[in-house]
Amino acid sequence: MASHFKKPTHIISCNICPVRQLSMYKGIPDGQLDIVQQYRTEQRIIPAKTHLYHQGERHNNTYTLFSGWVMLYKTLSNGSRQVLRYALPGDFLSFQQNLDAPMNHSAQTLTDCTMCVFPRQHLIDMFSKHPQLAMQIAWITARDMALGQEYLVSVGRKNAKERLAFLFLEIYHRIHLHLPDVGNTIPFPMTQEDIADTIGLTLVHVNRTLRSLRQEGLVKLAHHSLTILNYPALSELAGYNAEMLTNQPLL
Amino acid sequence: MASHFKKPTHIISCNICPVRQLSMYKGIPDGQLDIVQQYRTEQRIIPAKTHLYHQGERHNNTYTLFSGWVMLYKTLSNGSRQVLRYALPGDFLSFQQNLDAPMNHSAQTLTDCTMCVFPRQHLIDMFSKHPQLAMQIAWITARDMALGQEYLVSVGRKNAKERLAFLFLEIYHRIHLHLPDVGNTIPFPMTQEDIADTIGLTLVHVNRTLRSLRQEGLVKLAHHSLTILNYPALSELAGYNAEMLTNQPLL
DNA sequence: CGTAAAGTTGAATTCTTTCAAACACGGTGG
DNA sequence: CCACCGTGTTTGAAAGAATTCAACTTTACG
Repeated sequence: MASHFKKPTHIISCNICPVRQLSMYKGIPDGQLDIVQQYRTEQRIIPAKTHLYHQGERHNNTYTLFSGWVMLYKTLSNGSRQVLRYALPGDFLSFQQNLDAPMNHSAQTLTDCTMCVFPRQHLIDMFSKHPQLAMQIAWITARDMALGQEYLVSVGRKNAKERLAFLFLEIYHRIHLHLPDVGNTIPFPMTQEDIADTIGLTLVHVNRTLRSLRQEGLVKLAHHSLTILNYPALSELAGYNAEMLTNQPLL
Repeated sequence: MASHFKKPTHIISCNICPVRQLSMYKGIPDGQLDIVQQYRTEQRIIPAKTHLYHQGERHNNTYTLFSGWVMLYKTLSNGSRQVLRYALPGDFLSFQQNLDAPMNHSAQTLTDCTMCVFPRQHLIDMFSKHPQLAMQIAWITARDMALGQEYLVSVGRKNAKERLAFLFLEIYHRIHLHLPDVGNTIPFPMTQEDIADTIGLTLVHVNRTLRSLRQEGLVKLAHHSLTILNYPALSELAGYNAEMLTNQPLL
């Protein structure tokens, strides 16, 4: 269970952890942030390849990711897997319709992660005492839903190259929201099998499609590091519009 | 632009329109319901095959569907279409992360519909004055997201027969939440092309797959009416668990 | 009754998967 | 330090699933 990610470049660092930078709290007045801090129980460091929770299990915590990558996925009855999304720093995890029901998906860290843990009960208290925070959750959920819909479009109506291009750009843009200065090379901790389970293809076909994108000079993906070599061409391929997921609105 | 649905059996009726039965308001104390009623502007009847809004347009209204079917979909740059979900009575439409941004999808009625219209501005006023309603929106959004994730799993990791079985059961179950007594035959206003754009296949392949399910005696679909003939077999095929989308939780 | 939309079918093609086998790389232990 | 092992990547060949193209039939509706 050792980490595959010792090198710091593979971890999106957020050591300072200014709560204000996390999307969940963007736009919240300072007074309310203090409120949130009161309910926070602990900040936890979790090694790579660790499950936070499993589909079908009841789970009492809610998380805000400070640093690292988390993969959210569902398992089918036939054993196959579908990745729902990758959580990046600032993302809020494990909120679902019925907080007491078993989790409808699993969450596994891809890299070492630091996360802030909120017990569900605290979350519920917090919402009842400070209902304005509920609107924030509604927005976060709406944003996550919009992202999921983009994935659905991709898997439902695009071919292999287009899906791969879309995934790359989607991740690329989300990383740039947090680290505007990373440039064209970003960490990319997923395996080709993870990618396959994200875009609805097989591992083998992802590999071949990747080769094709590489040969055309669009991207370079090796050693868990992705370089965007021809952004315009990739963007054209993916049918991707960057404004898809900007940030929080104002009430 | 005439309605394809004159026959009442094709419309899920909800003539009484008891606001309390709609999922958005389930579990809300009576006092709060009166609040909601204050902000409601009008109840509107909209004919079949009409767009409520188009992707890319700014739109100032929010809707609660009282009766009828609405199809929500996205259009790709290459002209193809991906259906995101079908809205049924009680569903809440056109809420998105940034209420002022252009709509990220389109909505078109499949049947004649009655809907309650809330201007966005009223919605915002309502949330700031009665923030407990925001939590309700968060739950609705989380539920819609969970449904979208099931679609993603279906399109990403199931074959044609499984996807079709899933779609049928998903609709079947949601209809039964509103009309527990409809039995095994339900209205099904979508064309085969709509179905294809929902489950990520072509019209032709949907037709062949449908024939195969029919020949195996699992379903009958004709004249926009769907009959589930072998529920256990379909359920097994779809890998479907009925609890997926039950109703609202309690705070 | 005529027309447009929706449904049906066959044949050929393309895309994707499956199966199988190598290869590369990092980490571990001798 | 090197051999070994497991995980992840790469490639080929054959099979399978889904699409495309094209034509035809049926249904809905004015």
